[in-house]
This record gives sequence, structure tokens and C-alpha cells, in this order.
Amino acid sequence: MPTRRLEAKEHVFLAGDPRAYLYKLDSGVVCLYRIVVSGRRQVTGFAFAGDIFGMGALNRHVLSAQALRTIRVQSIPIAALGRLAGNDPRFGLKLYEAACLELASTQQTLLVIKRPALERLAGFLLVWAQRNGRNGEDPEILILPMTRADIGDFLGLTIETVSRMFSKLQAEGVIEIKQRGPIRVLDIRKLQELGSPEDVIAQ
Amino acid sequence: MPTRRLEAKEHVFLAGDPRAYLYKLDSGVVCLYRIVVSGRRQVTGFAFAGDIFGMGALNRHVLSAQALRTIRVQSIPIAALGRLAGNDPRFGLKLYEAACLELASTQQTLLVIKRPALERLAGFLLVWAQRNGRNGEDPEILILPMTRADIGDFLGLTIETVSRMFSKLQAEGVIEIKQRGPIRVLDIRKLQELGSPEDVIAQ
DNA sequence: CGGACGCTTGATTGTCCTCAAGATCGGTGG
DNA sequence: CCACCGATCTTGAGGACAATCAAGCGTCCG
Repeated sequence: MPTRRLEAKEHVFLAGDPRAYLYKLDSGVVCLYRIVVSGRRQVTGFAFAGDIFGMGALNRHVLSAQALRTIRVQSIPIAALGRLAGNDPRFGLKLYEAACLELASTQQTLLVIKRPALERLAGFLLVWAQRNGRNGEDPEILILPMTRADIGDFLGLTIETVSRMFSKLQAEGVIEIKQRGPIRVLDIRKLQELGSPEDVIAQ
Repeated sequence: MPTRRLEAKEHVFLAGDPRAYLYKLDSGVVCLYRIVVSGRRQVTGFAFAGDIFGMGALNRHVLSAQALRTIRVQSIPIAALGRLAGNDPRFGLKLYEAACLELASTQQTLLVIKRPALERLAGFLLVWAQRNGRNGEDPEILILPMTRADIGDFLGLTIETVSRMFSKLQAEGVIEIKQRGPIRVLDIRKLQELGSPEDVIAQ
């Protein structure tokens, strides 16, 4: 598979582009979003190393995909999916599983969106810390490659509210915000209390 | 494939159940939801005739699926997916496409959720009218098999707000609400203005 | 130095939730 | 037949939370 390298702010694809490829991210972070006529932007998610993105049912992209820092991506031609599935019966199921993962993540976002702003942000940071842990990075030092605006458009908040909630978390001793830099988690327990995705109950 | 028949209010599966089957709905309407510890309920979507539901990445269901009226469903054993994909290389891709459709629908909901309550409800009714049109039913007579609570939990509103917005749409001459019954669309144009899923802009 | 950009903080406003009280319909049993 | 009850829906009053509007701060870069 051909691999491309893109710098921060470059787009992998734009909404409206023909959906010719699926993409597999080797390194870096990608922001997936759409812009609506009102001018508002909805960030539907972020892609990290190992993630497949660009999936969809239509023949044009509905989302735009922008590199938040230098990335490396592989391109998988859509036209080749049939052949690949023919060669490897499991390939189609793999795609299905990737789509299910993204679906689960989007549904999770739906749940989060109705909680108070502070908890939404706490949840966002918590997920980030957990990902760091899984990837062998320090779960107490969060390096967020996106802006407050990206976070706001993802969580459904304005940048002002995001900023206020960051300040509040800091005032309550949950996190420490370095200038222009990483966020240190001081009280992971409190972050969990605030941000835990609410557990599912039967029925 | 074995076909089951369920009455209104019966569950196809509950959150927490082992994810042993995928389901294909032959007729009726199914409500997909989860309940969270706070007691709140999030309806993630509805399934209609022809839809596949029960998809997911985990080995247990995260959602519950409840019939809103009499339904007929086919069950597809998860364990057989590998074999089915082996027999028909396109089968995996079909699943992938079904997942993409559900993904698109969920992302659409994410977009809707940030708009004012009136527009959210208008959008909901508009989608319903369009589905009626596609299925050869009258797009001006909407028979909603779900309660106000279902609609509210889907749109992220309380039943009171849903009710108020219904009243407002009626007061503005957009719809007419029959007692306990169907909704007649009087001004489809206005409904579109209010409820049109905002179009995507490039970049 | 000045300007652009991202971020923070404050004051005010608006929307929707909460709490509360009816209204309407269907079903059940006296 | 009708009174009663539960479920669903409607309507109103008050309050909470986040958006909006507005100003100021720090950093990066020309």
C-alpha cells in the first residue's frame, strides 16, 4: 500500500471529494469534521495510529480529515475492496469490525453530549489518559495536539466554555495546565469521578 | 434464517446480553437505546423494515432493542459470520456497508443535537416524512409508533420540551396533531426550512 | 514593535430543564 | 353505565447552565 506523509493542517480529504480510498493511519493524529451551512463545525472524532478512517456508505466523503500534526497514512483503494475481500474472506469482516468500533465511539459521544460541560471535558481528558496508558505513554501527561476550538467542536461546547472548564479543573486541583503545553493530571481519581462514561444498566 | 415474531414492548435483546446474533428486521419498528447510571436513557436510533441491527465490536450487547409494535425479525448467528463470509466474499462487505449506514445515521444525530429544540423536532418529522415517501406511504400523514419520551430521549430533549415544540409547530401551522393519533404535515416547505439537515460545505 | 492567533475571564442573555399542576384517553371493576 | 385509575401528554412558572458579546492577556513571528 502506498504511504503518504502530510504535515499539520494539511487535509487527507475534504468533504465532497470522491470517496476513492480508505485510509489507515500509521502515525500522528487526524481530526474528522464537517462544516454546516450555519458555519458551525462538528468534529465527529479523531483518528490515531492504527485507526482506519474514511469509511462511509456514499460515494463522496461527508467529512473532512485534517492532520493535526505530521502524519503517515496508507491508502486503500475502494475499488480494490471487492478483490481484497475475494482473496481474504476475513477482510470484509475486518472492515465491518472497524466500522463497528467507530460506531461505538460515535454512540459514546452521543451519550456524553448531554452531560454538564465539566464532566464532558473530564471525560475527554480521561479517555486521553487511558489511551496514553494503552500505548505505553505516561497517562499523567497529556499532550493535546488540537486547539480548544477542536475540543469544543467535538464536545459540542464553545471555546469559552472549554477554557472555563479547563480553568475550573485546575482550580479544583484535578489538573495542572502548563503554558502552551501539556496537561498534568494531578488527581486521576477525581477525573474518573467526573468523567467516567456512565455505565450501562440492563433493560 | 429463523424468523421470530415479537409484540410491542417486547425486547429483541437487552444490554448486557451475549451478542450471539445479528438481526434483520422484516417488518415493524424497533427502538435501540441504552440506560445509564444516572437513570437517563439515550435512544441511539430506530430500526425499520430491511435494517440490520445488533452490530457491535464487543461480545455483549451495549444497547437494548425493544419492539415498538409487532415485529418480525430474522436472526443471523454471529458464529456463522465467518462461514458466510467464506461462502460469499461480498457478505463481509455487505455488513460493512450496513455498519456504515448506521454510522452515518448516528453522525447525523450528532449534528442535529446542537440545534434548537424546534429544529431538532422538525428534522425528526422531516426524516419521517421522507421515509414514508421512499416506502410509498403518504409523506403528509406521519404515524409515530413511539411515545414523546422515546422522541425526547432520541433528540436529547425532555418530554415537556418535545410536547411544547409539537404545540409550537401546530400553532405555526406547520403540522396538525390529531388526538392520540397521526400527525398531518400542512406546510412541508416550512418543515424543510426548519428541519433540513444542514448541508455540508467543502473544506 | 506590532499584529495575528490562541487562550482566558467577565457580564449578560436565552434556551431548555425542573418542578408542578392539569388534561385526555383507555382500561377496569363496581 | 359510569366512576376511578394509570399512562401519556400538555401547559405554566421559575431557575440553571452554557452561549453570546466583549475585553484583555500571553506567545509566536514577521
